[in-house]
Amino acid sequence: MHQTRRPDCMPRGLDETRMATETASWIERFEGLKRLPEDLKQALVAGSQIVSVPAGTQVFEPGQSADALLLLLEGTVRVQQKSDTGREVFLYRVHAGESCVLTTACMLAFEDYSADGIAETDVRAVAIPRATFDDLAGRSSLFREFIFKAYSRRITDLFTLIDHIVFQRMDVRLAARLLELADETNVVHATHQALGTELGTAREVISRTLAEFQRRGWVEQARGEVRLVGRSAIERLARSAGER
Amino acid sequence: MHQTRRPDCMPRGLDETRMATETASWIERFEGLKRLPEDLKQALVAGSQIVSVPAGTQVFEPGQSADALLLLLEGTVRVQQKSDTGREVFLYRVHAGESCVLTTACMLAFEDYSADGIAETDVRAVAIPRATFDDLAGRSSLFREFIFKAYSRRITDLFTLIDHIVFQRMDVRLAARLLELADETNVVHATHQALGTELGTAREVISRTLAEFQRRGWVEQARGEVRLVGRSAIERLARSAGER
DNA sequence: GGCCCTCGGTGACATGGTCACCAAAGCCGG
DNA sequence: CCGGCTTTGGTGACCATGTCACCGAGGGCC
Repeated sequence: MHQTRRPDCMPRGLDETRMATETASWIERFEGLKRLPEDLKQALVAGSQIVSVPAGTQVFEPGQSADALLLLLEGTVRVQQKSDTGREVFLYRVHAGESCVLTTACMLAFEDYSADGIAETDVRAVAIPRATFDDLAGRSSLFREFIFKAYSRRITDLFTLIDHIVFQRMDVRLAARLLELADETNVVHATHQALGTELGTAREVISRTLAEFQRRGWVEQARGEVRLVGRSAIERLARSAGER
Repeated sequence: MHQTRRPDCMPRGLDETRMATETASWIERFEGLKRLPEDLKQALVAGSQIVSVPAGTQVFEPGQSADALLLLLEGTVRVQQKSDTGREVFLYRVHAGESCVLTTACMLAFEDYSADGIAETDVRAVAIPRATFDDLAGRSSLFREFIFKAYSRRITDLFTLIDHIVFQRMDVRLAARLLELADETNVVHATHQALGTELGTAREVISRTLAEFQRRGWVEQARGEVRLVGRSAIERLARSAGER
């Protein structure tokens, strides 16, 4: 992957105990890996690297065989697919504490990944190379469970994404997305175009819908940002999934 | 799973060589398993069962933790998801020679599968129970590769499904589906309602679109079936993906 | 100030989804 | 065979969404 480099946090020369305590710390941040036996934890830490990626970097892309599994420590990665038609479909977002696990399919299958991932913020992540991944997968049932659990969650997400695309009204989906994207001061920093891309719709639709929200006094708008005023009303709409 | 029973084809009392030759035969039908070493093939065969399922059976369903991986020998299984809204989304179809691999995520993750599978025809399949699956996954890198390759293909399919739903015109999608479903005499046996469900749209839309196809002389219709007359025109439309 | 690019607004139109309702074709019991 | 029921498909009205063309405001930059 881009920007891989020797991890700063694992200099040579430290004694074994120290190293384990120091570098194993990130393992504790992944629920499914905590319970690994000590020797496997050390194998995992020794066989992987911590990488830093600046915002905007293409973390992986189609046509490039994935060669490492990323576990995100900080930041977010947006995963989308370039359509045959040139347009882009937003698929999901990987947050800190999660893994770009769908790449593993391609990693072990030696097949190309058909989606691409972009660092939305500066990202710190653990990169587990193919060899280490395969080694751990062979040695530990717990590790396999960790991987498959991550898969399971992603696939379930994809299913509900499809469900929403097919059956959910745009205003409901937009309301939900606004709530997800709002910062602690209830402001969403995104252009109508960006919101449209995330929801797989056109900018005009976002504009119209937001105008309607504004008319109802739910939001206020400024160039490049949306301020949620009537948050409870928006939540009510977002929760009204399936009532049509 | 429903209908699991002792495989008829593996009676006790045969000598080892005979048994291996006899029962290992199905393994050869799965490209990725052919190259397994002999001992693992035998472990796989010994640890799994051949099951038969009549058409219409619900093979797996949400709320039921999957406990076996199915490799299809004959027949097809339709995988769909019950929407929150009660409606159903067709996700994909598993054919002979493929696996219901997405259930494995839930099998190893001990999580519920959110989609359900229905046997469209009578189905014969190999059921690999969780224990055998985990054993093989731990012992063989090749087996893991087989699993992840299957994953990779399914996930890629899901991605293109999303892509089509979002960006593809209904008439193009319908044309493509008709070609997929047509038998050797160019007849599709399906009601408008069934076609609508597969494509995630309403019966009325299918009716209108087929009426238009008929007006152009591309198809003829009878109750419950569509006969493709101008196959080449339909193919041209189906291939026109992305030209809008 | 003048240029240019991004962001957003708007009207007209095409496509697709929903609803209500109808008619024709098979099915089945009597 | 009749009559009623169910399944299948047809249709018009209407709403939601996507597309296209075009415009104007804001803001950066020379």
